[in-house]
Amino acid sequence: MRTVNSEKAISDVEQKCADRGIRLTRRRKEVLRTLVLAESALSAYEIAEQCNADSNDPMPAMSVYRILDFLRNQQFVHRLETANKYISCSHLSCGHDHAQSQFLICNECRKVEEIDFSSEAFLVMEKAASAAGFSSISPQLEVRGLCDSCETS
Amino acid sequence: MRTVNSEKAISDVEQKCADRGIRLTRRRKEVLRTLVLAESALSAYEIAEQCNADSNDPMPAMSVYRILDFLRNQQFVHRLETANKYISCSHLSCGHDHAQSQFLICNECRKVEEIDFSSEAFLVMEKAASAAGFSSISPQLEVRGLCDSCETS
DNA sequence: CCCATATAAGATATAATGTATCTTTTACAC
DNA sequence: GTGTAAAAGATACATTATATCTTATATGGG
Repeated sequence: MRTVNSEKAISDVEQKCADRGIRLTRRRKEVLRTLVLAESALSAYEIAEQCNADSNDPMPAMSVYRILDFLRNQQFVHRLETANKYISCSHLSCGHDHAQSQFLICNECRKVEEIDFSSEAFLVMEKAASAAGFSSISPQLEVRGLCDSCETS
Repeated sequence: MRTVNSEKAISDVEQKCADRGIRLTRRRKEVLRTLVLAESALSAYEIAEQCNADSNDPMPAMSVYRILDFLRNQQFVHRLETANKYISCSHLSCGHDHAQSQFLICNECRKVEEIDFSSEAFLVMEKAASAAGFSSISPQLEVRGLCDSCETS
């Protein structure tokens, strides 16, 4: 579903890290792979659990947090603030500049879609914010709702 | 700032509860008043702490959670999902039907404004959601940003 | 008024999420 | 190889939240 080609995504990230002069260590790759393969967003502790299921080299939750900090700084992973969960970026393999990230989160099945709002939508929101005394707004937006399949079932 | 007339807000809520055949108990009123008087959104534990500063009848955090459930069901209080905090509704004294609630949250000073997005803005968002396979979206939206005074300073 | 019932509140334990800090290990340059 | 910096390991603890069981209070019907 989410992962058309997970190993390609990983190696593309590896390349980006090389370009940026930073290291995608074994541990960081483990966390990233877990998120890329995940069907849905995972909590830090779920990531640790999954890593521990996949290998016999124990992954402490604290390491997961540190690694998530790293991956988030590089925009390889996003934190869903409304869910306290983490998800891999949809643009690991493309040159997408990633100025913005908007998420649709299904309240029923927890499916997450990373989408691009039209700049029109963003302008409308910025205008409303400005009228309320806010001069700038964050490009990350999380919208909860129901996906089509959960709505109909 | 937030509270033009806090005691009026409380008594208006009291009236609404009477109309709805539910009870605004002393404890519930205590929590509500704390939030109405608060300068910013508070965590459940901060609410308990404030109640305990205001009176010598200890307010356990567990009670705060239960009371928040009640107040949120009645739409007297909202939960800010991106902040894990709670805030009193801006419409305690008016007949506002409260189908929607949008919040602007300053990342610097934590100020929160409850605003009404234009229906235009909402339509634009619904359209984007629909294109991504989401048939309905939640009316609560939280947008983080910087308020004018934090932006300039 | 008194009791029965339902709702609210109290109390305790524990889960889930996240931060701080200090030590040890590893990678890399010289 | 050795020194240095980055990464990982380990431990403690802080914060936010839920579960569950017990006790108290309010309200309506006799």
